[in-house]
Amino acid sequence: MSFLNELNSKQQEAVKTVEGPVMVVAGPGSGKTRVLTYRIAYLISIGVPAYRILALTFTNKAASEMKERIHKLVGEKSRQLWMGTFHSVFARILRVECEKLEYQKNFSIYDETDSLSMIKTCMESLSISSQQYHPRAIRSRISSAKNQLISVQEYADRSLDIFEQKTSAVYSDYQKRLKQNNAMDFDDLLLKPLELFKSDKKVLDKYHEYFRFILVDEYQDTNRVQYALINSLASKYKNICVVGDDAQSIYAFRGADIKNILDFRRDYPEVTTFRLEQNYRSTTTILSAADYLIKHNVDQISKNLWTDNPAGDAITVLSCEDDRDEGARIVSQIFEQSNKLKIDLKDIAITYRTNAQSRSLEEALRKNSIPYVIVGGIEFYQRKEVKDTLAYLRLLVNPQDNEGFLRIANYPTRGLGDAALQRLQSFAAERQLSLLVAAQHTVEIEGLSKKAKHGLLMLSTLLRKYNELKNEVSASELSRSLVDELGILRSFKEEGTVEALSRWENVQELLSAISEFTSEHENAALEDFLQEVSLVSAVDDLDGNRNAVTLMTLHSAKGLEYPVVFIAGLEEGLLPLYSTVLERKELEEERRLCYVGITRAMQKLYLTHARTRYRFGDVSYQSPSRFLEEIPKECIEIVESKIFYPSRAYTGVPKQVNTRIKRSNDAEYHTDVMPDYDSKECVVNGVKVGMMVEHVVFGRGKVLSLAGSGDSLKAVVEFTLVGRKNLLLKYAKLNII
DNA sequence: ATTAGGCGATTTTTT
DNA sequence: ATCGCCTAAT
Repeated sequence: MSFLNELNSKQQEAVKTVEGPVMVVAGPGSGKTRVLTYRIAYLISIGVPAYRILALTFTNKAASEMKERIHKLVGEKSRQLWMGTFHSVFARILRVECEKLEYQKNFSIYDETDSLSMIKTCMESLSISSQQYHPRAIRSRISSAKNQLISVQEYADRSLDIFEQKTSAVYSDYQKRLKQNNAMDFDDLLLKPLELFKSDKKVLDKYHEYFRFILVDEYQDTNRVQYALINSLASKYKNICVVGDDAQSIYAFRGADIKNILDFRRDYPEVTTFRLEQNYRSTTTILSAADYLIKHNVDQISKNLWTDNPAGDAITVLSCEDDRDEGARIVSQIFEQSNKLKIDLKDIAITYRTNAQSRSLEEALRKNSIPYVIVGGIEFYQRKEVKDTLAYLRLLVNPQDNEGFLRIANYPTRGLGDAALQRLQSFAAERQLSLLVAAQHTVEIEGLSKKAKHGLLMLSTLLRKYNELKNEVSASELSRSLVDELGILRSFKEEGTVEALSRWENVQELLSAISEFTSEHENAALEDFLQEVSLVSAVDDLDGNRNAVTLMTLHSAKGLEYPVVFIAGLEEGLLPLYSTVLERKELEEERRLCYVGITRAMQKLYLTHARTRYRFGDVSYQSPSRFLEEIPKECIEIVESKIFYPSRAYTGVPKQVNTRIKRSNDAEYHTDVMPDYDSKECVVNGVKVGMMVEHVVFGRGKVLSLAGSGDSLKAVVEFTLVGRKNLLLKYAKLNII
């Protein structure tokens, strides 16, 4: 077991303590993944069969990387490991056991969109106005109830106000319909196995023997259901190892519960706890900034993080005028990093709080021809054309999938509108039929128009045909011929627009993904593919080999590291994000999110904030985040920006003058001027009536009117402090704010 | 009754 | 970018 020498003594202990419950509290960059990896390799090398080990990770990517590393350490034996995300592992188990739950093994998995659309269906059938009650709000209540193990009955009993009563009714109908559709949502993938383990001791016992050793990564982000699940699996042999960092818990909004860490100690009093506090990732400067920041949280397990790494560069704070300036200056820093410091683009990540922020950053990168990859955002499998195509396949695999049926019934259009589908649904409901089967009885349905009847007939013939074809040809042939017959690709081609072209590409890509899947997995059925795709996350297909800058949300960045990291938009309201009221707990989660971002950086960290930014279609004034104040001044260097550029419509790169101010006692100034700077031009053209501007001498004011043109363009400005002034724009330096 | 097309609102984070 | 809601055309 020579590989153990690659670990420090604490890590070694954590690896070698294989019996009994173990908790590893590990700071960022302390080799948490390493410990998990080596622990599994160690177990295998002392003779534990790989199939007796269950390792749960947060993303599929983390799982496959870990698997690869274990394979390098112990070879082929690692193949049979049970490793993956909670959802994918238990979906796999459910495929085997679901008949005990009165589900069929071709069940569909509903993602959030599918689930929301079913909530709407439920609300409609219960005559609950979706104007009055937001389907999303109801969905989120139901999901959080499920994650807290509150049953339909319990929820009904304890619902107090009218909203909860409505939710309760929807909850009940929703669960009923899921079952009818032979479908499960994400929550069910965990809840159902738990139900099964509770009700069927035999099954539980089988899995007790299966999973003699259980390991859980990112334990701080598990919710109650996940807790209960691993608890029930580990209850017999108690060989359970959880690894996590309370300071990196960022999923409370999804039901993750830090209490799980505390309860772990209560449920396993004999637990051995290891603390990994040495950081191997970041410079001293970055680590201490992170540490100071997180110490502002009340809720935390105190840790003493330290590192042998050098101090490194100061953290650079870019104070920007607006979001475009922010993008432009991030780009210029990327140039500096990649040209002067020879950093690869793939070693640079730009992170942000909300997906919406990526737009202005992408623009800046594109304008400067910097290649980038974006994690998440509008995900491939969320695209309408992809979901529609998948819905057909889903329906072929699971004929009871009414949600899938409704999705494709009129795609492409067959003259089946709301009314016709309503008729079909009530016909089906009366006879307890699935929509697909009901559609075979077209002629018996009353009140359908000729057009609708025709359309329904076409649809059911088509589905019947492919249902038979399914058993004869491979999954990839089937989908190709289906797409072909539907004319999906053809119609996009004909449309000829840029959007249609991208849709065309997406459907093509989906088809290749299916082909690839079938060639990689022998005898792969369509349902295997569908299960796989419904559980992939954005981070999973992050390809680290392409030489491109990575853009992603702070949430997606968890578990990753990059030599150079930017965190954009450190502004009040954005990071921390204000949702409604910012309670202490919510604020602390935002702070942890910022902490996660900071600790992704190995060598160089940039924090940016803008004074104004486009938000919800309007310009909003932003003040710097409190988190910037919470980082010690010694760690940071602030680079102010003085930019002059005319208007949002201006498409060039903003011209700028940077003034570097070292934030210390002996301030050190140096300016660097960007080339071909032409302030007059910019200022004159940009000013418009109604704008707020700033004058070097007169301060802030509002533009009341403009007169003249070219060099003699004059403006009347009402200044807050000195009143009305008439200015010749050629000479007056006005900053637009 | 159905569809296409336009307009406005909406986006916190995600397995 | 997508969805819901509206209107006009068929």
